[in-house]
Amino acid sequence: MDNINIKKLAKELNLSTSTVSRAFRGNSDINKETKERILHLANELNYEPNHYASNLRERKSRTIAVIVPEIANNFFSQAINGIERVAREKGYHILIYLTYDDYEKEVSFINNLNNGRVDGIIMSVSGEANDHNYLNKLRKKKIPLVFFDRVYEDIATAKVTTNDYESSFLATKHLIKGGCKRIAYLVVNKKMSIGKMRMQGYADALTKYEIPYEEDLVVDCSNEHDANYETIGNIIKKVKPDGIFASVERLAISTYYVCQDLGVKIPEDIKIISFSSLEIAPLLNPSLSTITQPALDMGTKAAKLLFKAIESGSDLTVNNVVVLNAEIIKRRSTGR
Amino acid sequence: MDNINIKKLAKELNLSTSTVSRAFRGNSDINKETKERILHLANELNYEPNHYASNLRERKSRTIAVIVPEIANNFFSQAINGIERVAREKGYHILIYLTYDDYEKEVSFINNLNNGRVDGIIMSVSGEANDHNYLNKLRKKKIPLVFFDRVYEDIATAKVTTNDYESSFLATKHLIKGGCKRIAYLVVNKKMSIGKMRMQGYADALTKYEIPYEEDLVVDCSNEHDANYETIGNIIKKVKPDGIFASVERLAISTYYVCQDLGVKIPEDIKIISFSSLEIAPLLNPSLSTITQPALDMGTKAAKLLFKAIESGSDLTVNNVVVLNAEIIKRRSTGR
DNA sequence: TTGTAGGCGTTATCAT
DNA sequence: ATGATAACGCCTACAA
Repeated sequence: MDNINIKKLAKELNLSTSTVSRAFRGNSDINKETKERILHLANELNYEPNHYASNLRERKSRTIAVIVPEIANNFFSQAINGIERVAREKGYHILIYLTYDDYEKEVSFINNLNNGRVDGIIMSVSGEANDHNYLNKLRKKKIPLVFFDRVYEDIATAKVTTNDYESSFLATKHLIKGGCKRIAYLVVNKKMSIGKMRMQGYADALTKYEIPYEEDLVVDCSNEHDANYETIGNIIKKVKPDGIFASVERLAISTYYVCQDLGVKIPEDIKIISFSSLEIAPLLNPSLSTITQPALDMGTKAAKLLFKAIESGSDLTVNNVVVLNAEIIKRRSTGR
Repeated sequence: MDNINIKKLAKELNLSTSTVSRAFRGNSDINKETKERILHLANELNYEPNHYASNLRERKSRTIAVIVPEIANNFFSQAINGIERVAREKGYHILIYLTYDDYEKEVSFINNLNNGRVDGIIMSVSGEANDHNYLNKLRKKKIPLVFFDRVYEDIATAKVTTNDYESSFLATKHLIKGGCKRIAYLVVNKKMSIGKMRMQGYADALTKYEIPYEEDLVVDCSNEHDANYETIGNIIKKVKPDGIFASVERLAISTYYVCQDLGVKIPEDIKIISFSSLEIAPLLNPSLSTITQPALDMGTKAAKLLFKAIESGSDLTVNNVVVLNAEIIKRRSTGR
């Protein structure tokens, strides 16, 4: 009696496996008493249907995959939280994959997922990619895909984003209105569509308010604090901006450390605003002005879109771009 | 050619399914050329072995479950990061489950996982539990279990924790040495073993330095900021502690907000130290003194223990308690 | 080195 | 209402 299964259960009860199986499915015809007898013994013997056998038989996994660049990150962990709530409600399981912004990893995850392992995928893309053909394979296998926040423009599928262009424009405008004349734009990956959108908002705001765009003020950073610390330190020392727009939370953090160590005063010497999902932005020294995306909602929304597709078996290829609003919250770091 | 499988691949190549199967397994005897032919066509047809079929056949899932109270939390997201690294290296998939500290959810997840869905489980317990018998079922099914950070003492299995008692003692001592005479201890759940351990360290430090233990200074909080804000506000206004020891990060955060709004000065009026995995503790106003657990290492260590058990098929029941050291980092919030 | 065949645990179809 | 049976896709003795 090591591994209990439907057969042993059936034998124990002098029933057929079909009848036992029926006891665990919602709809089927089955006598109430038999059903209770079965469930009772099952509980006693600690029997649970084997998911892999069911999945194989039903060609359905009741599992989704969530692919994100990283998890130790306020934005993504909040988004996953949102996804989880919806998935749990639907009785789905969640597989997590982290790309660390590595294109190869992303490709390999996707390829690995295209054979029935999951019923759908929610992804925030790594962004280093050029060839996105591996994603088209999913379509052939009818596995729905939803992008959130970081998307590939050239792939037609559901997308949940925020109004990156507009909020960047407004954030830049806010700095300008605060008196900034030389605003640095910090970005992790210029080539990423999200980086581009945000940068365009920045650039257009400069134009609109007749501030010259300076190549030197657009700073390509990385994901590592130490390198960023140095890069940003150099910019502040040499290029001397009076405002900083961080397109990503971690760059604002590095900037804070740099300013702290250099004795540069925020907001007196330099003003800072950043895309950020940091819940304690008000507690920083000084409190940080943020463009805050509705991370949890984005996760929820992405999950809902995915399940709509899963449940209807329909395609996600068109008219499925949801754009939520990010909120600009002005605090001390921009002089408020 | 809708769904490609091993049979179709075999037919296409004029081979048997076994030969094709062999091409995908590492060890088996197979002609190099045949193997290449197979892999080539597989790639072309975008074939990936069906995991559920393999799992069913092999009775192995190459998947682990990670059960944590929440994910939008610095400690847990860093720990998961550590787990992920090890798991990925081993080629394992990761299922995520969030309990939100709900015992029922925990029981239901575990029961659901006890039939082959995963090869092992890493969990930080919800803590509301009394009856832990559902966990013993896992042992019967030979599914290894590793606890980390929050554990059930009465379950004999591998555990990865930090020196909670000692660090709490030292943190309390630090407050005392800083001149605090009335130190409040903020806890989310007194009954949790981790809460108990930390509280014992606090209590023993008081005793050692001959400071009376006051019932009123031990404050039971919740997981909701609004409620905590009120609770802590009342304590500060009415009981007037001169030091606060937060056993959990979120309670320190709430305390900061309270102090900010009440105009209570940290560290002049009240000193604060907290268990916390906040990477930007140095940037808070004032910078927060922390007891920092090696979250990532804990995740890594827990995963390594789990895989040791999975790979060896051995039991985890004894002598598997790993205690890592938390670090006490003194900052402005405790006066310096 | 390759092929044959049976079974992993379920469930759906068809009978009874 | 219940039972017999085949099939989901794969892997592994065993045979050739």
